[in-house]
Amino acid sequence: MCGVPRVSDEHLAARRQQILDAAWRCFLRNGFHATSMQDVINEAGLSVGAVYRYFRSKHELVTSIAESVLDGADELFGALAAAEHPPPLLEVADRALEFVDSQLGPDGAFRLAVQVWSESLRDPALADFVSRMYAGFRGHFVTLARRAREAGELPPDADPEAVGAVLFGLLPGYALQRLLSAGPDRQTYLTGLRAMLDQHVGHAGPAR
Amino acid sequence: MCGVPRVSDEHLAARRQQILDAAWRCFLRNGFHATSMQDVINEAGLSVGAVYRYFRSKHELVTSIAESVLDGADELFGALAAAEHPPPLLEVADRALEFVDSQLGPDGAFRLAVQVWSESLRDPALADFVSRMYAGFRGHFVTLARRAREAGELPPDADPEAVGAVLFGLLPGYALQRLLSAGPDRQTYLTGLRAMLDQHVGHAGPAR
DNA sequence: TCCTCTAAAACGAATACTCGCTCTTTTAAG
DNA sequence: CTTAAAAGAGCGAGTATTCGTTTTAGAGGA
Repeated sequence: MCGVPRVSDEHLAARRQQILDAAWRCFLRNGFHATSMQDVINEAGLSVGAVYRYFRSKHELVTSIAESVLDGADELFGALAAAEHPPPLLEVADRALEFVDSQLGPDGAFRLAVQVWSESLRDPALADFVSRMYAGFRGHFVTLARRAREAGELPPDADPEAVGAVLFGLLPGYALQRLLSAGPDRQTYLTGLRAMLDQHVGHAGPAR
Repeated sequence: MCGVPRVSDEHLAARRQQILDAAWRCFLRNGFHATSMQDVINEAGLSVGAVYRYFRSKHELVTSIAESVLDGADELFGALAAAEHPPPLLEVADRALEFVDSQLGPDGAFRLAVQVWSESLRDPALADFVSRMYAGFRGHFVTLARRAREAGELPPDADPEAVGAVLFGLLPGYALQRLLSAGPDRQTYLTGLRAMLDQHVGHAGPAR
């Protein structure tokens, strides 16, 4: 009946993060399925028991990584939509594509996102989470579309839901082309988008 | 040194297809990794030895399925681009999205495509194949963009490579929203696209 | 008489996870 | 400050299972 001889909470959180970081690197390197728990354990420099103290199963580890991947994207898209003076649509697209670019590298999160899509096709709980997050992503772009319409960038009868979905939909297409094939760079992609928008942008678009 | 008492080539091809069909269903149901060879063997109603006579390994089975998935898309996109009188861009988008829709169901190929993306991140040979196929997809849409420019649908200085990449890029974004989240339907998506294009489309666009 | 296919067993390698142990940290008493 | 005990933190050999693949021997058809 004495005090609580536990280790500090910061230590626990740090250990947990240490394992998550190791798992991130392993999953990035070999994918969810081809990565064994032993791989993560070695990468973290810990023991089997230690890892299983913080994560009850490999599935829980995969889920945690998936959540942090999607959370990262939600933060950025949310910040874009929450800006006091939302930039014109082409600049929104530029910023969003710039973020995508930053996640396309060998240690970027997008490679993990592709695996999350794949995994969510077989894991209903993960599918539910992904569904809610992507609805949120789309919601951010719908907000931006609505503001763009109010700013006169879009016809008054334009449907923000539809335009937002298209705007958001541009991103995976760009990312996949860059990741899987030798897709055009961001500038070229924006050029293509501008060619499709130019008359509207002519009197309300961004400088570049 | 007698005649060749082999079974007919049609029989061999049919058996091979029988195995591929079984693998298709299994991979669609459980994904590449969660599907065991025994699953495919049972689904095909054959024996271990029979399957291993037609496919040397599980990897070869996965590769064959991946090829047939991408070949299906290439056929349709190629047919779109090869039409004598290519339809206006919005109708092209409509046709392409209609194809995507048809592949979005529980037994559609798109769920397999997502897994191919995921798998190609770890399999260089598959990545190479996917890269070439996606470059071809984009090429078809570049062709369509070039023709649209010639038809006056796009500004004379528009870059077909860029516009084609954006057009093609719209598809995965739409498909993923439909597959993973409760994304808007095709009509709504097209509405959003039209809102972004309308002034150009006003004098050259499709009826609907 | 080949060839195809079956059925079954066996293979080694790899898997996720358990469990009893040791070590370290923390608190409380002397 | 020293000391001791309690409990959580960490360890790693071990378990049971599953995997892809090979090998066997034989049945049936062209």
